Amino acid sequence: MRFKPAAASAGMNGSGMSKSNNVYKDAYNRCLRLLDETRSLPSEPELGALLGVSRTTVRSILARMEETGLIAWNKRAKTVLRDPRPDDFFPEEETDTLAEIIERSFMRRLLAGGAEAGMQINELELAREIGVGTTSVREFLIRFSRFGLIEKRRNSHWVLKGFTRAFALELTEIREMFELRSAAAFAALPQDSAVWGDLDRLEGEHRVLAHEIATRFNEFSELDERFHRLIHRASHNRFIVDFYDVIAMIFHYHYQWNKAQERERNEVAIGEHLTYIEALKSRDLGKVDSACRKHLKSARQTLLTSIPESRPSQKA
Amino acid sequence: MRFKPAAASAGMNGSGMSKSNNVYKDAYNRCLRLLDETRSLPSEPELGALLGVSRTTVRSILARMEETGLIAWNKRAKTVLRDPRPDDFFPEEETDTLAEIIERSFMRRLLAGGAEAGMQINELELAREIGVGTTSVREFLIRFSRFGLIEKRRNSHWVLKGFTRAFALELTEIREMFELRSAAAFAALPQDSAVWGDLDRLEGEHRVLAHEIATRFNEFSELDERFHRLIHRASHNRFIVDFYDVIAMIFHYHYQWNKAQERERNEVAIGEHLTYIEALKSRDLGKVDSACRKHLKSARQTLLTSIPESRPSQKA
DNA sequence: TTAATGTCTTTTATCGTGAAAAAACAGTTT
DNA sequence: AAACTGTTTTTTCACGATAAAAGACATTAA
Repeated sequence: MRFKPAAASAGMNGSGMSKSNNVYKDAYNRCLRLLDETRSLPSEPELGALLGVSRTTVRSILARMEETGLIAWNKRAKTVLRDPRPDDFFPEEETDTLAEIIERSFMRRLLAGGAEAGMQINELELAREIGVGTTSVREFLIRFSRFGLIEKRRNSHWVLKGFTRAFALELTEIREMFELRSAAAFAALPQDSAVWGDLDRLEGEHRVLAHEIATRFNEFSELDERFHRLIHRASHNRFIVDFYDVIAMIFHYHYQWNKAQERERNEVAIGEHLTYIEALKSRDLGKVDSACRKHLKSARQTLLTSIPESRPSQKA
Repeated sequence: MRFKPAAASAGMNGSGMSKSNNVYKDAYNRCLRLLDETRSLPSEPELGALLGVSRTTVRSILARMEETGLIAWNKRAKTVLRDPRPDDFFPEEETDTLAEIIERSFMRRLLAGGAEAGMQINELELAREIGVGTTSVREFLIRFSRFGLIEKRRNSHWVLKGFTRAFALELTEIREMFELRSAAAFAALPQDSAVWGDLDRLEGEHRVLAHEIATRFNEFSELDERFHRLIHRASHNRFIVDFYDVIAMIFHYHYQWNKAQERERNEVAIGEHLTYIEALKSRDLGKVDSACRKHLKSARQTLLTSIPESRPSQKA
């Protein structure tokens, strides 16, 4: 009845650590990559905007870069002294958000089998095993609950609803409703809207990928997400746009999970996308509808075949 | 730019209180009401199931009832000694969940005007003013974010998106999509499904309320919610069912906010519901569709007229 | 006098802690 | 034995505290 039957995992923080400095480390790594391109760095506010962090963090980065001899820093003058070496970078795993760590850990368990619908999810146990505080786990579960895979019992534990066939069907039902509507809205957008340029660019990327599909087929999932998000955005409805987070999340793990015929599946999908894009550009609602329907149908099929049929679920 | 420009409110807990015992107090009050009906109480597990709390809480309740001379308690024998007096009850405000307290406080501010779209929401400030810890506020904001009224900036503050006309339109767009589909699913349910009985009972309640509308018009909102939830449940789709939480939440506060022509509006709505119910019972999809559309249209209208038109919102 | 840097303050993110409540276990009564 | 009561252990909920990160303010350079 427990979510986790055995096994162990290790969080690496020993004593009362309050907050990891992953924002700093991640921004530092990204800043290193910037170093390759220029001989001197811009002003602190500019750098902050570029990296998406505050000036406080920028200054920590600059301070360390000075220490390690990467730059000479005197007020406005930030001269690059040498190219960054591999060991200048912080290790990848130290740049992750706690939320990302928890999500990965949680999903690994959920997909690793033995996670039956109806199981209890224990906050404390999860926290201990991932090696984080209970608060972070609680917050993760609350955020995660909108994906419809878990549910809270009033002042008690969480219950796993399971990544079942029913779930996939409910998800795709909404997806199809939303995307059909968004696609129609997209086709009705005025000619001078910026989306047509975006669409052209995406079409180009699709064509390139189609050409090099043999070696780059695994790059499709990222392109897929960008394409569908562009379409959903045309709905101008926050609930539709936000719902794509659910789909993206499921497909993200689904892609990692189900590698069978990945190349073939992606090749087919690219073809469907191109037809879909042509339909949108034609602004013919009938064509859009049928191209969209066709693609969504095969996407649903792909998702469904990757879900092992479990015994009949007993619903409350 | 701040969410709260002035004013002050008082949380009443002084020192480091860990967790209020509102579960106990609320269950205790409900148990008092039970006392009126019987001469002796059932077993502890049974009582727990009845009140929806654990045996631990049941025993605390029984212990206090014994102390205050309400019952004589010896193992299985729990004899009622006297009727509960008004001062036996815990005060209403002590039975609320922290989440409820925070939500009320937050919504009061949001609707009290001066809450412009784009304002920052400060966790610490909110927590201080409501008189609760920051964790509870954070968790509330995360849960609340699914209503689409606030949005988080990555490791920074929350931003208020505002209860605007655009919000209402986006909300009702989804609502109409979902309810139309649910209503069709409802009408297609087999004759022996339990929902038809539920529908008959709701129809009865509608007729009674229609008759006594002059005095009981304010009881409509609760009936409205039960009716629409019954329909949405027919979709058998968790995302559709869960979305009704968003609608219910908005309408809950909307009813409190907009009292203009409440009686008339509710009277009209009851009429529309009755037509809608007839349509469902006829199982004629055309009729269902048009009755549903008509009702949703007027519901949208009601919501829209209650939102003051603000200056054109500047979107990012 | 604008836009940067240097400094100080506030807020967010996360933890450990402790009381409330649930759940598990053990012992009784029917 | 089945279902209850008594007792103990676990888990959830909520808080204050603290480091990281953001933000505000003061100062200085172009």
